[in-house]
Amino acid sequence: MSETREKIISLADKLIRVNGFNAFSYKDIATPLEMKNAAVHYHFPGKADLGIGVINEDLQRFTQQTNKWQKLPEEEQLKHLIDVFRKHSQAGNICLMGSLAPDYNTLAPDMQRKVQEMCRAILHWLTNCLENGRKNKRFKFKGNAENRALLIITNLQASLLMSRVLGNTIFSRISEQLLDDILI
Amino acid sequence: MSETREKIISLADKLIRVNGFNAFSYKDIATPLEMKNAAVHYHFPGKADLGIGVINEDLQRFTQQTNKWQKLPEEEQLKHLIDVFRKHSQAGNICLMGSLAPDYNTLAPDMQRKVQEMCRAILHWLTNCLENGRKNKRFKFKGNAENRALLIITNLQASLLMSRVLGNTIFSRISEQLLDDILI
DNA sequence: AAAAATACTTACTTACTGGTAAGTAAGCAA
DNA sequence: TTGCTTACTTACCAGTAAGTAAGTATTTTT
Repeated sequence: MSETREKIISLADKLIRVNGFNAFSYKDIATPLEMKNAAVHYHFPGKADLGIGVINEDLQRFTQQTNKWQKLPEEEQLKHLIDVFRKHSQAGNICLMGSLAPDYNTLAPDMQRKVQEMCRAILHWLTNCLENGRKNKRFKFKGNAENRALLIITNLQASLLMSRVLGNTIFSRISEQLLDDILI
Repeated sequence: MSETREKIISLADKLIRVNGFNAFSYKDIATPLEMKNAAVHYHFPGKADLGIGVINEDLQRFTQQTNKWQKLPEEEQLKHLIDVFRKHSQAGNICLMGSLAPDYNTLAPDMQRKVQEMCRAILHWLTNCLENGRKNKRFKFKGNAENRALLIITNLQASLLMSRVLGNTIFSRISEQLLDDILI
């Protein structure tokens, strides 16, 4: 992939997390990268193409990371996931889901599908992690793993939102209580 | 308060929850209410004034509702709170916090303060509800009530976001598991 | 009856949005 | 060396954003 393309995606990713998808413009990409508006359109004809590019990159990174953790005990895997969110919290970012879901109704259909795909991928991984962790006596929780994954992922997503408003002590309080609930 | 003002606030509230604060314009308010752009500016000079108006109304409604529940057993109070979110989920809305927090960085400082105020009010009420509920042997949970309130409120907020993307069976799964965790 | 406040409309400005058409310099391939 | 592609720039488009100044009709107050 071209270097310019990567720079655009990386900046767009940041802008989506900091200001939201509908709150940045092609100018916000072009000016800092010292190119013209139209150059961004050359790489990503429509804004949805750019959005999809960002999600694809994120999804790929997620897959790479979870693959790296594959052989670790499940509680370590979960802690790694929480660390990804913690880093975003410290950078003042929110997660892609937390940023794109509120704007969901304003997104182009193919970008909506990508958001769905990302959402399902994370949920699927966490469900497996919880299921295996319980089997291996590393986690304890009530109910089925999929529902538990929903609870945890919503905690993490919204903790970034709340951190932005009330300061990022919120994040550590939520993530610690969350681990305390589930670890044996 | 003037009738027009109320209509504007009510429509703005809906638009914030459906499309987000930065995704609606004065035209989206004026046209359905059969008035001109400038008439909305007459009642709310800047967009932040409108946003603050919406939050104030919401905050007032929240206080009225929780006052009405005051004498109920705590598990009933919590169920009522969840019902408020459920109704929004069914209407395809997200909550004000879920909508405004992603856009937080783009909001005017006085509107940011209002968002904070709303956030604290809800958190404060839920913390008290949980604390009393545990004292009265109606709830059981680990850790302090404030952290538990954070977990529950983030579950509810983000469940509306996830419902929008994956369909609103998500909401009931989350709210049921949540109650099952905490009820004795 | 005059003055003033209320609730608008008309008509506009400034600034920016995503997007496009046409042109170009540099590199590569036959 | 000709033809084609890549990666842009220049110059522009129509549309929309928030916001405002000035005027008007209606009601309320003095």
